[in-house]
Amino acid sequence: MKKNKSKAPAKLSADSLLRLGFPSGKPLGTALNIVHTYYKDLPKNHQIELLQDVLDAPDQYQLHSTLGPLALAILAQKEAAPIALKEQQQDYTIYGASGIDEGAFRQMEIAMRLPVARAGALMPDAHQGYGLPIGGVLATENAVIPYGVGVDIGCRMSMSIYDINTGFLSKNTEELKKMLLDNTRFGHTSFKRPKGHDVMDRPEFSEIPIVRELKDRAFLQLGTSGGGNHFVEFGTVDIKDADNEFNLPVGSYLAVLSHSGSRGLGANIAGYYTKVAMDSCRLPQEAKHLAWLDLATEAGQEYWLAMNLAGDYASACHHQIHERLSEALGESPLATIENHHNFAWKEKDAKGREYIVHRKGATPAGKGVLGIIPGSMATPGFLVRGKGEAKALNSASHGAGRVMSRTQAKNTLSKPQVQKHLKKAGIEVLGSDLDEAPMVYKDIHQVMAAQQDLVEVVGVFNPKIVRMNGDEKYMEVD
DNA sequence: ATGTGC
Repeated sequence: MKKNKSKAPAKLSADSLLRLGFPSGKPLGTALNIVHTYYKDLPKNHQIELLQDVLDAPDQYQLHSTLGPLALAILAQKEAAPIALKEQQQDYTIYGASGIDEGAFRQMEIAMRLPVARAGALMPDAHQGYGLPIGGVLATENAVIPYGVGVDIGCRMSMSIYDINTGFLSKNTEELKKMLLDNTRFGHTSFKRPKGHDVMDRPEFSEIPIVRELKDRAFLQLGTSGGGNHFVEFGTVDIKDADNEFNLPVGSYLAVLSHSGSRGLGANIAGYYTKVAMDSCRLPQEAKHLAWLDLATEAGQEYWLAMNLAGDYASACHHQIHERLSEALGESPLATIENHHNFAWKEKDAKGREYIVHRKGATPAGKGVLGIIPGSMATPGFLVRGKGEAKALNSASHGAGRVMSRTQAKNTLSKPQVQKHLKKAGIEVLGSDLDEAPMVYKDIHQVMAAQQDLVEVVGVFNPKIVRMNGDEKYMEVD
């Protein structure tokens, strides 16, 4: 007999319905009630189909014996006048349009019809997200959109450049692999004894109720990397620009590159304030995930503080990752570069007007601002300097962008195929899975070509030993 | 992205 830890079969959850686009509030509660009362023995996917049918045509279910109340709740919410989107969409600038999917354009067009929207841009790695597309930049006035920032608040890149010859990498591969295994933590694992950090003393951890509840786990997750597309890797960086900010001679250096965010802390802050926003800012169905918080309200100010805390926490995690590796290498870095790409900033335009600039998967690229744009585990990443292009709202892409969904990757790629590819490219990979294989990403060179007006290249990073979430042997090449 | 799930 099949063993199952939980006694009852998994119930259909509110969250899975929200993910399907089910309206929050009364319709959601009614739907769950009905399913758990009348349809609890149906398979989950049938339950979902049933609810989806009502959602698609509520008027046809008004008199239905069991689904009627749901139909009425949906219709009532539709009539409860939401904040209207503007008829006329504001213009926004697109970089690398040929590589961007239709869903991202659709989402951006909706965002540009929000009454609080003032300007926007789509970066060349853009793809469909939740609310605002990934690779979307949106400037609003006095309003912050939790899903315009994204779930992984303050997610960022960090690079340390060392005075170590690149030959060290190939000579000490096994030692460096062990160094990554010992000094980084992915997925649900964390350090037995987390290193303390000043960020844990911040008053927000005691003053904001939701944040207070998240403090203990945040401490346990300090210095960890999470899952998905997060990584820590050793590689080489070729400094191309002789006139660089670090006074580094042109040449190749060993470097550590990390990508991760604010872990459970940011994810829970994002989830909580999105709900608050959706309750207070009712928008039409197609825009509801773009619900905003007025910065003049208590909730808006609270989110702003919590978001900034999550950003600083993500930064602290990167610092600890790099500290541990520096210690293991026995070297202090010659230079460090860091930038976040899921965040909202208060910025001024040329006329001095202040806006809230949301970058959801977009790198700040104001004039002279340094940033890191990674490719994939087997392709170059770029150390860049912003050109301050106003039409791009001082932004650039945050990576290559996906061409293949995670599901599609798992269905179409094979492990031997990816391993062969990695072996040929000379990349060692610990952990990871098919959904992060190099071929799920757009060609980073095309993406960089599409944003020549936004950034200039200071250095090129080539990954060599990569660690991601997952069974550490999974993608390891013999 | 996230110990995802009123």
